[in-house]
Amino acid sequence: MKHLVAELVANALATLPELAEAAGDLAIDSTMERTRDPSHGDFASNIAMRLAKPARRSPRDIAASIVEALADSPSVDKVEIAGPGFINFYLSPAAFHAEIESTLAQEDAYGRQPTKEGPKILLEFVSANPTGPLHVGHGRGAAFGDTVGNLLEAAGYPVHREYYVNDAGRQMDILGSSVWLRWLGDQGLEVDFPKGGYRGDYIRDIARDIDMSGLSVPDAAAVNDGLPANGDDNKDEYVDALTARAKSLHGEHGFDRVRQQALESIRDEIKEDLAEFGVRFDTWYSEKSLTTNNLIDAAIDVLKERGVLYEKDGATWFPSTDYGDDKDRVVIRDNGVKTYFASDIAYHYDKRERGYDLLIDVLGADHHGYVARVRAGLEAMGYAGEDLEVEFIQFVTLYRGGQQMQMSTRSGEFDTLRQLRAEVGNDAARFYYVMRSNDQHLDFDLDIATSQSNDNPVYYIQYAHARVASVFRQLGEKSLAWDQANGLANLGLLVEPQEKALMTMLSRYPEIVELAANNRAPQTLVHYLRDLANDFHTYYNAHAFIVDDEALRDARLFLISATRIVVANGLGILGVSAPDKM
RNA sequence: GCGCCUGUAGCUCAGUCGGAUAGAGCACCAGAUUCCUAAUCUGGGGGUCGCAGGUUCGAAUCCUGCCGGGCGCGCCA
Repeated sequence: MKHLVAELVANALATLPELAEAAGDLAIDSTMERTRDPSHGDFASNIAMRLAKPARRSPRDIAASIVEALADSPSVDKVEIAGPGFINFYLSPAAFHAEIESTLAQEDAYGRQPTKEGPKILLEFVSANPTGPLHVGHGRGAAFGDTVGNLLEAAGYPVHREYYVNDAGRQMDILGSSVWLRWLGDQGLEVDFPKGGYRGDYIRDIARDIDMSGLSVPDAAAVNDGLPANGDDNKDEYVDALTARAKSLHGEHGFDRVRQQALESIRDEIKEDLAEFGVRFDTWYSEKSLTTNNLIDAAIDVLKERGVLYEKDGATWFPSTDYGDDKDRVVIRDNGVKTYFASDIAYHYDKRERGYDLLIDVLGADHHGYVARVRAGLEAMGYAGEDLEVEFIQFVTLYRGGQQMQMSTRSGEFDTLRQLRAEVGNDAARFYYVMRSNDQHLDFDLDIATSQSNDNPVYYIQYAHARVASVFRQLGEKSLAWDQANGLANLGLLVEPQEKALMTMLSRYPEIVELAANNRAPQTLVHYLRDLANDFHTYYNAHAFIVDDEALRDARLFLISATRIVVANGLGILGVSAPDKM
């Protein structure tokens, strides 16, 4: 609808050479906005003010020229110049009728744009280390990433969703050792559990279920003799020594079996968790595969060929300060081991090499320090740093009874995504996670999320959907039928203020989807749906839909059908269900 | 010290590329149901948009400085 009005202005401008020149490549769409105050019409353009300086004419004078050049349109009733030079457009009822007609015609597809050629987007999110279950913080990244993916797809962008599995490096050794030690414990061996190990109960569960056939149980002395102290100041040393011990007792291959089973067990739990949460991925990209496919070496070779790497203190460095980073970064350590940074730039290089134009990473806010160096890596390898866009997710704090809940693993209070979903349900969890801007800290109030009352915005929106369904059930019980064509023909009967407000709100939906997608801002859609539900509930309370007058009844049912579709489509993007009954 | 995020009603937060009189929910107060689900609706009070400058037709929004809160600054992953 916005494009429709913008096009009128664009066409008018085309007939005014000097103004068109002043406008240059200004997007007319960007001058057009919904009015906040109905007395200003439906849309307002500030183009006259924007052109005042380049055209060296007064805004109101420019506005007058444009209005004069506007072609007549059945969609526009009236155009006015107001204030400092706003051009206000009053749309005709026919324009709104056409919009809801198209809502019913397109149903699920309403608000979705046809798939564009590009840019091809690779959306990476969650990517939690497979060393433990997803916690409530990861849940926010999952809900946000999935919703942004849905929004981008609805806006027509080809999106590929990827989870980067950190299945390589020392943390996998520590995971393996932790499981191994719990297994030894189950076999009756006493070993001092490392302070730097993974202590959660899930490690014990994995140890209990693990297939260790063919591996012999060592005796306690063979495990414990000659280990360093298990103190706070050398916990790394102690864990590493245990890993080495496991490898020497069971062989590389034997330890790898433990490590691999632990990894797969946790990774499968994560996959299951996300699937149940309605979060889907197209690929699970293994960090280890970077090594097996020689992609890290390949990336380092590219940097070497470009002559950007240098040697210092026995290590190989990448001069990321040349690209705006705080300090240079090590790529290969003095012991020959490649750093995580090397994997990271290889991974992002590979994303671009796979043909994705725009890389969106959804990261926890504590990772913001990595962006500069990864961008630097991309630039050094010949891609633009702006190809990488990062959306940071701020922390989540749970509240119950007005009290902040402790969320450390050790405290034993609940902190996993699974527990949260069990308590508040998927719908409320997904809704609350994206209700606030991602760069705002989130206070997640469990009391409100679980309350079945007017406090709860999830139910408020779902209730609008259920009410429409209920109206149609009532219609059936009264042995009445809805004549859709008759409704369409009689939309002109919808003249109540609540009906006009609802139609105006409905017509905004496609613009909201596009705006939320472009800004990676799910909360924009959340707030819109809340406002839409409000307009619907107001209408519901003010007027009966199932009235004796058939023409009016069919028209009203047409309008609330459109409402149901928009609510369902919007909730669908949020990953929240749209129930017919509550 | 440097970097990223943040500061808007009592509380939790929206606020589009700068736009017209700064919005919503909760909380508080007063009302609405012979009628399609009251998980609803209507009305009301409540603001130095952290502070100070600057940019301009116009600033919560952009720039600079200061103050407060969160996070990060490893040859860990």
